[in-house]
Amino acid sequence: MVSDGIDRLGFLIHDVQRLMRKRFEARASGLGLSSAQWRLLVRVAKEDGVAQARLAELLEIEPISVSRLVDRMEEGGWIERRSDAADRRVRMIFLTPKASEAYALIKSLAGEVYEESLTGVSPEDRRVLIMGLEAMVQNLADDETPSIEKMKNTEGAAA
Amino acid sequence: MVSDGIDRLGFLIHDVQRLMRKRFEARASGLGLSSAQWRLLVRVAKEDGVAQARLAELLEIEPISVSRLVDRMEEGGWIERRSDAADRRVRMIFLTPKASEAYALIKSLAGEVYEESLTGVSPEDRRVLIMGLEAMVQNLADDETPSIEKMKNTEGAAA
DNA sequence: CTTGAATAGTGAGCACGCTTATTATATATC
DNA sequence: GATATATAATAAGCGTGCTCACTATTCAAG
Repeated sequence: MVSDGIDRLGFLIHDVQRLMRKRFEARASGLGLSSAQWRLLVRVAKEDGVAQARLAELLEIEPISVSRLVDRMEEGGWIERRSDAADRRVRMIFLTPKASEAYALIKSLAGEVYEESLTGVSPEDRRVLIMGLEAMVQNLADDETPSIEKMKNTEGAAA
Repeated sequence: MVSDGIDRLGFLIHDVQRLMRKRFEARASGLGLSSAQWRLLVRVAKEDGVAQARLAELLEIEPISVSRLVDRMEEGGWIERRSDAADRRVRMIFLTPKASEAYALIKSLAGEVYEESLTGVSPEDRRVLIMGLEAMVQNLADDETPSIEKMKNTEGAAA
């Protein structure tokens, strides 16, 4: 029996995620950014001019969700849509100066929340924790529906 | 520098939570239950006849969210609202036979997903992982807004 | 050039969380 | 008993995710 707390793993992960998001949002509420929005902002900061479809891949959410998110962020003056001359279907996303300024603050706020959440956890245990979480992402990312399509798809998926 | 992956902690937790939920939902889709719904169902299974306000405490979501969730679950025939004779404000929540039958299945599905997510992680590392997550919940649950109200509230909060 | 498949983005409508406000009932105080 | 406060549940409306369906554009084949 290894069921120390494994049977509560889902609840634990769920709680941690919810509490971290809540705390970050409380901290960043002055900025007027939600966690979904700063998550997108961080990606754009690292790849300015990125297309929405690529953002959907990076954030691992559906393109339509990116559309909505970008709508609100454009309204909020955080990002800007520009058409791609080379492919008129594409809308490239750029940060506004306002967002660029906020980026550094966001990173430091996130760092604060991470540190606070790990208070009292030793460096060694932190390492194990992080590696465990990374293993979980790997395990869960393996597509469990063994469709015939999988063989065709050899690019981009595991980025 | 201990910033091995700590700066990605939020993304990691977010990803794990999303992927676990996704996988469970794929597995349990035959039942017609969402993860929010089975989470509530599990609580009711452990405390049949529970009031909605108590469910909100247990699930750590707002009472209004419980209302909506219970609406849909009642429509789906999973739970039943009954009035409390002793306090006519209260709506007590009971599982239907259909839900009681589903409960065992849900637990085993959850166990499967947990095991799959932890494939390749040693028992010792699992223990550290779980304890680390529990520490994070503790750290994050400490109300960071030091309002004057806190002193008045000495009951129930840490249940 | 035309037809057809693939890709980028969006609209409609739903689930589930939230804040804020309202109704009904219970309880405490005068 | 009357009044004020607290509690249980809900209503209204929003943010963020989803599926399904659609348009516009590109690209591949003929």
